[in-house]
Amino acid sequence: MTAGRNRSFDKDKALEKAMLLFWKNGYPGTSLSDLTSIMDINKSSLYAAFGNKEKLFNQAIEFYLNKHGLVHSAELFKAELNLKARIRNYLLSIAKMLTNPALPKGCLICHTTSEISGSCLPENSATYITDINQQTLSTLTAFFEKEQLLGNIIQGYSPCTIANYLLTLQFGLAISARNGCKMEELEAIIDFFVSQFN
Amino acid sequence: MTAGRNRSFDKDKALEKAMLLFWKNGYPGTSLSDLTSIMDINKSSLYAAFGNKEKLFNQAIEFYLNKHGLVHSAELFKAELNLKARIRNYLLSIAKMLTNPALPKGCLICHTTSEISGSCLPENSATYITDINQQTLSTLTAFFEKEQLLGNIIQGYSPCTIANYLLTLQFGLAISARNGCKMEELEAIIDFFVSQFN
DNA sequence: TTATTTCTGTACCGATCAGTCCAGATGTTG
DNA sequence: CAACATCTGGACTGATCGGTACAGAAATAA
Repeated sequence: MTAGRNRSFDKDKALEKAMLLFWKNGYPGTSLSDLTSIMDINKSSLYAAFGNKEKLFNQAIEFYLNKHGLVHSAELFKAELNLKARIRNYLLSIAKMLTNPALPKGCLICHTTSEISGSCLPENSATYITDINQQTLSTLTAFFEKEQLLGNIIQGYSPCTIANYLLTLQFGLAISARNGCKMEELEAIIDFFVSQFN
Repeated sequence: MTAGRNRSFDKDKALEKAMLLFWKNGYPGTSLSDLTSIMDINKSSLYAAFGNKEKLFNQAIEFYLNKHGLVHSAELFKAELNLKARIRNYLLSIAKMLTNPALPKGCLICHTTSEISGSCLPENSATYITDINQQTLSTLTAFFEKEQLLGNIIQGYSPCTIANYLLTLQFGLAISARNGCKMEELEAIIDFFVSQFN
């Protein structure tokens, strides 16, 4: 190990705090002093550990993805359930997160996507978010292609369209949660949605 | 008429410029100097004419509602078309606006809804937006109640749930547009959505 | 024309913005 | 222990934040 004083705070814990604040307030709505006070470190430590605001934000998104974003898709691949049940569980898993009282309402990715077109988001972060959404879309498209081969999908709609539809619904659920929708209401929406599937 | 110098700019034109900037960048992402430069007036005139940033924002939302928000629902009440066609036209009207190349991508109401939970939006504006969304929901719920009485709706789902679903989809379409979705893609999504209706 | 009223441009306010710098504290390694 | 590497707190930067004050320009009413 190299010599030198050790960091006196838990970098991962601090990053999580930052992520939660970005989640709540968005990029332009979160200031460095907001960050340092909630992370309970000072500015120098923040810059030494994370670079700058933009880099911290990107790391926060990555943290979010790993902790709250990627888990849900496992529901899509539980082979013992039929397609409708898997999609339902997938969306319920997302909805539960969106309305979890221990977390900010909604979804960091969706919130940041909403900030994309503006000039207030670093270009770097905007392309990062765009890539993530594209990745999600690819995963869902591949998923529905496979399901279509298995004969599980209503004919007449391309896997790509259905994937787009599902992602759009996810965005919508996130905003509705932000708007105050309760879990039971989201659940009713999801039930209506999945009634289209077999 | 009272004495005194007349305002040398068109208040409505200036308000529209401000609205477009808020639409693009959101409330915390839009600064007063951004506003004065795009509205082409100076700070004193802005404060004299609109009050302050918060009041200007609320007026911008009202302007948006009147110019881009309220038109679409007319499509729901064109008695000569069946339910499916009316919902389809309603959503297509919205989607066309969301992707209009002459306007910012997405929807100002949706973008602001996404900013609600944070601490960066004036409380005043947050409740205003919440009220607008609630109003939309009431309108849609009443609409589906009437349609259900006419026997046009699939049994088993309450008008309130369907209204919630439709509003959620609108939010989703707005974010997808923000994410770069083209009109044709939104149209495909809408077609899949309305296939649930008669 | 004169008096009055309102608008406009500029300078200014304290606060906060993101970010830097550095002296000194606090560890680690040998 | 000594030497060293890294971290920490606070002072500091110039720029910008939302908002105000005020002098003078300009348009109206009489």
